[in-house]
Amino acid sequence: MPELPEVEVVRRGLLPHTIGRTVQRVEVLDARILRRQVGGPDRLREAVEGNRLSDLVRRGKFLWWRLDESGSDVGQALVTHLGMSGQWRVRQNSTATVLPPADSEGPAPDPLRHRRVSLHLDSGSAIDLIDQRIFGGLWTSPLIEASDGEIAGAGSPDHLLPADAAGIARDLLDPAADLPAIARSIRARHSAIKTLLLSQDLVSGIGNIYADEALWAARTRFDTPGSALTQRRALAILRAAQDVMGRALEHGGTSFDALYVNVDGRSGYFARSLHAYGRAGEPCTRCGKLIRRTVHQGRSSHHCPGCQRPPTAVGRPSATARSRKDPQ
DNA sequence: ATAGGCCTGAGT
DNA sequence: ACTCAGGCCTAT
Repeated sequence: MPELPEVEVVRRGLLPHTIGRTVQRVEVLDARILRRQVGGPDRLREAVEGNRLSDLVRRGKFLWWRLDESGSDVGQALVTHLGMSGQWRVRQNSTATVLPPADSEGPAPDPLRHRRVSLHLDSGSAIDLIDQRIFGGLWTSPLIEASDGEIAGAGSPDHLLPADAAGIARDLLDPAADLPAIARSIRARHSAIKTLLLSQDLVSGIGNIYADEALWAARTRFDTPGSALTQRRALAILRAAQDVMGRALEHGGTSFDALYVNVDGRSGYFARSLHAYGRAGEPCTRCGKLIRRTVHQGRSSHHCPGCQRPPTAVGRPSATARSRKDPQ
């Protein structure tokens, strides 16, 4: 699943192939990928075809190109999100047809069979948005000013960002992120810390995998209420998330192919470096107790019962504790 | 604050 | 045939 580090790898991969290029044609293979496009495929084509891509910016898991539009007063962004299974691929020669191998062996999976939309560039290359589950998307959004007046995100020349990304908080690799302020906003809420780490309006870029990893690293259990955290501990969790995503980004280079922007989250870094996510039943690398999988808010959650302490009974009691007498 | 919907392929 | 994977948006 592409989270902040994987999306940043995609941004860096797309950068040299797209910046300064003009989009000659938008090829829509499955209009569902344009779900968030106001006006549908026609409006997207109208807004994009013939215009130049000037910058590629990321905030959290949102990516957008700035569109250089001649004769338009309102700046537009071409926004994309990878959802769960989205990949952007670069095809160096878009006129070359990719044929499935004519093997007598079983049918090799055609990587392009989930191609949903392609941008054909004046370089002769095309970039393909491939997305099996179509949780991702591509759409245009008007540029507005960032409320804090800081640089909008990674790769941004200024403080302008798409209206659709205005509600997205800064991520932990953003120099303008104010960690103590984020920690305070976490402590002001009673929800479980994992829920808060996944709340894009508090801090962006963290998904299920890095939330579990950050909480493991900070020895904190997923169901600890934000309000039960000290400022010091909340900050430690944020630093842990920052650290694990920073290291993942460094390792992201290994699974990156120069020709293809490859977002295969389950190969490379993940298999070797995860301590909690996907390791249910395996020994904790820190204390040896078996990693436990539970379901939290409809998502799988992984923690070590040995070294990730359960919430201590301070502040507001849990709902279950409130509804019964404590047997102690 | 929380639940449902969007999606499809792999696994049981 | 059913379950699971889950980011983000909308509705309750």
